[in-house]
Amino acid sequence: MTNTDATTTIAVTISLHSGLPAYEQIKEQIKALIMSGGLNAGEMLPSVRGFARDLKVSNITTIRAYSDLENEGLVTTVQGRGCFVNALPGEIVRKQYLDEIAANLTNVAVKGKAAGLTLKELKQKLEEKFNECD
Amino acid sequence: MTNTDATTTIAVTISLHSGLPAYEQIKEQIKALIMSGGLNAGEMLPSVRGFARDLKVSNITTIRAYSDLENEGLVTTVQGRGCFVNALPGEIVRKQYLDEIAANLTNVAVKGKAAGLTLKELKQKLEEKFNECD
DNA sequence: CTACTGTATATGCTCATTATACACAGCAGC
DNA sequence: GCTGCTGTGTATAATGAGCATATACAGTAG
Repeated sequence: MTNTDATTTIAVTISLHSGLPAYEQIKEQIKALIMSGGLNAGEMLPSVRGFARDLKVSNITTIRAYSDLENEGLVTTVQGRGCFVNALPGEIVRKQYLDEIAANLTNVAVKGKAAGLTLKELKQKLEEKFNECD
Repeated sequence: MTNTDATTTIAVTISLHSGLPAYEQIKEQIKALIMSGGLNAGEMLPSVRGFARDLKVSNITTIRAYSDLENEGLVTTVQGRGCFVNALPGEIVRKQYLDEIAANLTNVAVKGKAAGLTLKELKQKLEEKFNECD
């Protein structure tokens, strides 16, 4: 028995012209899949070739994404076999999310104040967004 | 009497290695000055040359910043005279801030949910940030 | 051997940034 | 009014980093 006894089918969509580099979009969506449980520890990611073909980008772009994810400690790639999700990837992503949330909220506080918004109004806007997203 | 009967002294600091392009940092800080009242309608911005010398960047970098600000409707530059703040620049910047806040809060909501945070916890974090910044 | 996996090299494109030379505005002095 | 100096913004060509590509190379497993 190998590491993968189930076919990993993941849905990723990248939109060029979105400002963000393609490899960043791929990384973001893989992280989201990890957090949502759509991608679990030990599972194999799509092959760099097949994934690149599906997304209509070059191999290098998917390689870049996987390479970054490996540097962040989320996956491990081994030549000839594939790229596999590490144990407890959710912990790492969660920490990244918390940092990002803190940075966003700082910006919201600073610019909200500059725009003359009250804390109550900001909280209200946050609640709306929170209820909007499924 | 000309457009400028007072010397405009503005404090701007750019940090290279911050990830953001120098011209973006200049734009951001000028907008912040407009919102804080440190830069009022009719006032003249520093000359592209002097500003570039002070910030230790090239003229082109300040030109790029001023050019962007002009495209956003915040300033008007006239050859041989200088770059001047338009009327009601605060309205435009405020709208930009509101859009940015909305985008940030959407991201906070999505990633906060994914990280298992409750609305209450997010509001609490927002309140902390709000009270921290002067 | 064959068919799958990841990897390395050389290339082009875009964008941020630079140095240098150019063009217009305004004021001083003849 | 003209001349010239010094302030202002402007245009051109060149450099460097980062994103993306195609193509050829290398390991794994049946």
